[in-house]
Amino acid sequence: MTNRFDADRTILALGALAHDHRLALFRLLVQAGAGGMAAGAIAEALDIPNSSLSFHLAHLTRAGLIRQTRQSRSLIYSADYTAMSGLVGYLMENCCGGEACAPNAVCEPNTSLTPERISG
Amino acid sequence: MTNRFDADRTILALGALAHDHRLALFRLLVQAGAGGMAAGAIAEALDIPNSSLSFHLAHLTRAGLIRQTRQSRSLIYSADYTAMSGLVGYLMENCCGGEACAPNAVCEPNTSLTPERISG
DNA sequence: TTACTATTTCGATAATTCTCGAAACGTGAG
DNA sequence: CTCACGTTTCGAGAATTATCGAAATAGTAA
Repeated sequence: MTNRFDADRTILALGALAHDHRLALFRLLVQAGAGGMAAGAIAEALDIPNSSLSFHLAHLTRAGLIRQTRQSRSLIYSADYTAMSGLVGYLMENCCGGEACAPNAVCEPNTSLTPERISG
Repeated sequence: MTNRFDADRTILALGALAHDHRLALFRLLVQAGAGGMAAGAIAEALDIPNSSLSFHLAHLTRAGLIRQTRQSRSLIYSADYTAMSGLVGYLMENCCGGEACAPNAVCEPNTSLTPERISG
């Protein structure tokens, strides 16, 4: 998934966030920081059946808002801050007819543990 | 419609924008500026049947993203920039676990013709 | 291999959303 | 009042999305 946001990608991302379970899920992962959370832990935290949660995780992943990594038997999901920033950036950009009306939205996790991003 | 964004209002707004006709419609109204556009002109510009357009206009209005005023026989729709700003603000606010990570999103129309807002 | 665990996929149902022609409504002109 | 115009509402069908138990899959440990 690239970092570029066009209209289609924006619609996908907006649609992914426009659902109470998924908005809560995304916010939970944002709070969880770069370490992410295992699917099971998310299901427990949000009190959603595993199969339903899996559906929503796939939806957010398809939209490029979260990422999946494996850690032993667990699948760890974490928020993609760059995507969040890109979405907000697209909305802002188009909000004011193509002219930026506020500084670029920069959204970094406030956790210091960001192995991939620090090294990259 | 107030200017406060909570989770429900955010989901409503995200859902309203997460559709190609409605995103195009909202962007068109943003470009149109404070003067807005008549429903018929919008239908023609976007090539959408009147009845379909009316459905989407109602959807965006319900979400508080656009406003309606009457001008003779025509109904004029215009973008609510404050709502757009509020939506982005809510997303940003929660983006970094409750701590603002970028200046508040302020989004004002770049048209100078804003009678209601200037006087208010 | 066998057992165990974490998660996803399947499948069927329920609910919601989208579309658009036809009819109704509100407004203004003659 | 009567007519024309711009827009909305109605209604019905098509398409999409949400839900969740049960079964299947992938990974790990013994």
